[in-house]
Amino acid sequence: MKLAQANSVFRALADPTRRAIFEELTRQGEQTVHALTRYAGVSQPAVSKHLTVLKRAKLVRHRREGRESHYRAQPDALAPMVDWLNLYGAFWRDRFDRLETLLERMEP
Amino acid sequence: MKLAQANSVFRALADPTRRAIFEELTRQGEQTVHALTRYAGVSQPAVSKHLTVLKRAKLVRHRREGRESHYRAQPDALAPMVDWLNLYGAFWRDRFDRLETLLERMEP
DNA sequence: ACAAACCATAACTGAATGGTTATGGTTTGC
DNA sequence: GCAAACCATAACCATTCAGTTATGGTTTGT
Repeated sequence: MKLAQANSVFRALADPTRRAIFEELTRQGEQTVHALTRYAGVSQPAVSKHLTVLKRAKLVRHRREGRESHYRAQPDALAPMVDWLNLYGAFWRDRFDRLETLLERMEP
Repeated sequence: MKLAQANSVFRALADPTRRAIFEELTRQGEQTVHALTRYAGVSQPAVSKHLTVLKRAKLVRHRREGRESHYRAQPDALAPMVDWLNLYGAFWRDRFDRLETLLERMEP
């Protein structure tokens, strides 16, 4: 049970800007660095560095296409965090109930 | 949907020592600072500061008893992280399968 | 061909952070 | 009563980190 993997994932998602980038990639799908920069509210180099951190944690993959590189989320890499939560945190049944109420709250 | 709550939880669990303390409290139940210090492998003030961070994230509660204070884990506080995972990460069904295989792997 | 667009890296800066030792305040044991 | 145990806070230090500007390398558009 790879603990080192978990560490990089926890660290990568500790930063709110990085979480926002990951969320955006999850919602909107593949994005260029340029598009992410407009979204993130920080400079382009900052976005590039965040993407590097996310890539080390395997949370994103990138695909080069000409002068632009497209990034996409890789939710599978969240597995270590989910495993950790299953072990030390909450049980899936509680979480399922919680998800239901959460979705209810989101409905207009 | 309190985002600030999620932020403190993510931040608190980003540090491996803090995760280890939380894991120990989850497994062994309530512990004194002294006991946690022997376990954590860092100095007693370091443990106290980690516990403060965990307490701000509501991940632990402490109970004063004479000269010693006992800390215990509060797994409910993981809810924002679980919510986030449900939204941006994985679906609970996948996670349930994963939990099954995880538990199988842990059986001797 | 050349200018502009896209991206990554380098170099730097200030702030946050995880650790230490030192200290002081209660509480317990003898 | 007093020394020792338990804990938190203070003061300090080294390192990490998130952000910036500057720069250079490809690639695209005209």
